[in-house]
Amino acid sequence: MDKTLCPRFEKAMGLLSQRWTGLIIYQLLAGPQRFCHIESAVGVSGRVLSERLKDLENEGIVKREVFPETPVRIEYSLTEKGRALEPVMREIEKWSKTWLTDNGV
Amino acid sequence: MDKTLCPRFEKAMGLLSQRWTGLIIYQLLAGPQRFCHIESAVGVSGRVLSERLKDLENEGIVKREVFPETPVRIEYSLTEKGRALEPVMREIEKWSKTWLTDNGV
DNA sequence: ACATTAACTTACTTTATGTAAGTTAGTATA
DNA sequence: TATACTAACTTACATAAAGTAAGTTAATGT
Repeated sequence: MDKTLCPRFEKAMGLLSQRWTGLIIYQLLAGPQRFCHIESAVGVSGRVLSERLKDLENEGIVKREVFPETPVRIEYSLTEKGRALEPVMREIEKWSKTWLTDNGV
Repeated sequence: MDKTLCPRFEKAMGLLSQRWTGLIIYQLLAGPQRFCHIESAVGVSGRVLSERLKDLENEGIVKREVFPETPVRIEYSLTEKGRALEPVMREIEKWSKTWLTDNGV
């Protein structure tokens, strides 16, 4: 192995290329949301969503806020670092609109 | 489940969020390259690289060219559709430079 | 005839993800 | 008092994806 890639780029790509992570961040661009809402909107299983949100919190990309109501309400939102990924998402959006078709293909 | 995501965006993210795919495309932005060069530059195993290149060829993102020399030379390069992903990669690069540190963290 | 080289494949192990049931905490209802 | 309800997780177990290393192929060169 003689890697030539920038380690920061590699790290960034490593984050985004975990399954579901990109869609979760994209979904959170719409604003703070609860666990079960993200789960159904994105179509990810609770097991993996739980794991991903923890990772993203550790990376400082997502913030978790607890509201002690009944039943407890917990909201996830993007930090500044997380919102900074919006241009990435917009470019993916642009590419997909230009190069992918809407039907099953 | 009541998904709210654009199916084309989902498809695009599905492609990019396969492990290694993003790094392979990024690596190919530097120009046409052979199998074993990509393998060592990116650090992906031959088994998975083979699989990914096939997928990307099927998606019309990567082109495979055979040069009947000895031993045979095969070069992989990005198609127009593939090169159109450059802005995505540049935004990820920007984000990683702004928000990630160079050391192990 | 044997060695060499790139580009794969195959067989097998380890890790990640999907699925579905179970847990926790704080009320509300019978 | 006992049971129910709800969101947010966890756990246990099954399936799918990725890592590792050895093997295959085809066209020379020694």
